Amino acid sequence: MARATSPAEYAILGLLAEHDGAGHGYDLARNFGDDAPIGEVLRLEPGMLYHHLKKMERTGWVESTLEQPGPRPPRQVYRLTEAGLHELERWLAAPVTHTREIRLDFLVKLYFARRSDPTLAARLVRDQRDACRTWEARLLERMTALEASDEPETDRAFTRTVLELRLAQTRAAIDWLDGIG
Amino acid sequence: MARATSPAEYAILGLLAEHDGAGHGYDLARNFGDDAPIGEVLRLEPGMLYHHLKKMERTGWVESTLEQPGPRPPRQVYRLTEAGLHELERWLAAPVTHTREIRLDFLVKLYFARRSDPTLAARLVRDQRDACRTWEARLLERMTALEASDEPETDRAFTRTVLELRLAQTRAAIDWLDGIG
DNA sequence: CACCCCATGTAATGAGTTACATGATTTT
DNA sequence: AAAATCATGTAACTCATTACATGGGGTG
Repeated sequence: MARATSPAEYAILGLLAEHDGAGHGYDLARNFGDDAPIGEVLRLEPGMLYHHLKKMERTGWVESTLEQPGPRPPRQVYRLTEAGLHELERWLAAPVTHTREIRLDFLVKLYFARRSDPTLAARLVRDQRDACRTWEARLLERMTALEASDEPETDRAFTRTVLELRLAQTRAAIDWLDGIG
Repeated sequence: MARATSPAEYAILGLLAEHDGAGHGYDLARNFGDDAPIGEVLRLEPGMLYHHLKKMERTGWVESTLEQPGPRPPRQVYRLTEAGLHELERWLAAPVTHTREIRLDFLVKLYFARRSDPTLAARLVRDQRDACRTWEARLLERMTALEASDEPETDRAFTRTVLELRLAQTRAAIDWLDGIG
């Protein structure tokens, strides 16, 4: 089972799902602009958008047909396949696995989860908060282990500072998640 | 004046500066391993390390000579140039310009600043905290503007959530910076 | 004699950015 | 008549990741 590396592809799948599973590049592109809500979190230039569409067609998550609607330029209309919908749903339900992914991946998940199903969104937020709590506990363990280690104090001071930053960021995420749940 | 895009190159420059401006690849590589303090923040595979060294030689920040110390394999020894030292000092004194750079770039700066000059480190922390305060103020402005905008409430709710996350992360950074100053 | 340490890389792959190419139609 | 909108891409470039290639010397 293939997985996309970039949240951009899932955002495209999510947008297609909202439009009865179909859409074309130019239309999708508007959602990644300056004043669109997704654009606030994830920018996507046209070049990359078309690249992702072609890539996902090779993967089998979308299919395309050429349409010629009257006098306008022809469009390549993309449709979500069953595999694509399945992959989207799997991704939507799974919390992110790294703190740094909260700022981008998690926000995109949250955007689509809220629009498609408030229950799903609530579960996602809860699961993500639990994951963050686990990270917090691990950081605390590492902090204790660090104080007992025999590293030179200069090195230890730096590692302590690093762990403190990560703890602060993780706790900020937990508080934020508690607030939006 | 060229600038490196990646903190890895500055970390290499910083390591060279600590060793009287000279060192070879294999030796530098140990600092990016699992148990080294920099390795906690920044991983660098040998391939990338040698790549950066060659790139910085083209840029003029380091120079290299081949050394054959007895029976061992020959080493390519790199030396910091004046331009390289200058660039390192410029980078070390400048706070980062994006929140996401705190987790990596800023920590690397802090590591070398603390080791080379506590006064410099203190100034760096203070400047970075001031920058974060500015970001915080801008986020608050955007939050106010958002509530006065005519966007549909669904979109507005999402953007609000995004801004709240960024505020929380920025404030966590400010508190952390206040704690280590 | 096997294995790890020293020491330096290349090759393949793929991801992302920016800018440009193309050309029709609708609005100002 | 000019400019914006519709619509789809390619090309050139940089950046990073992973795995592999090479080979001598010391250690268990």
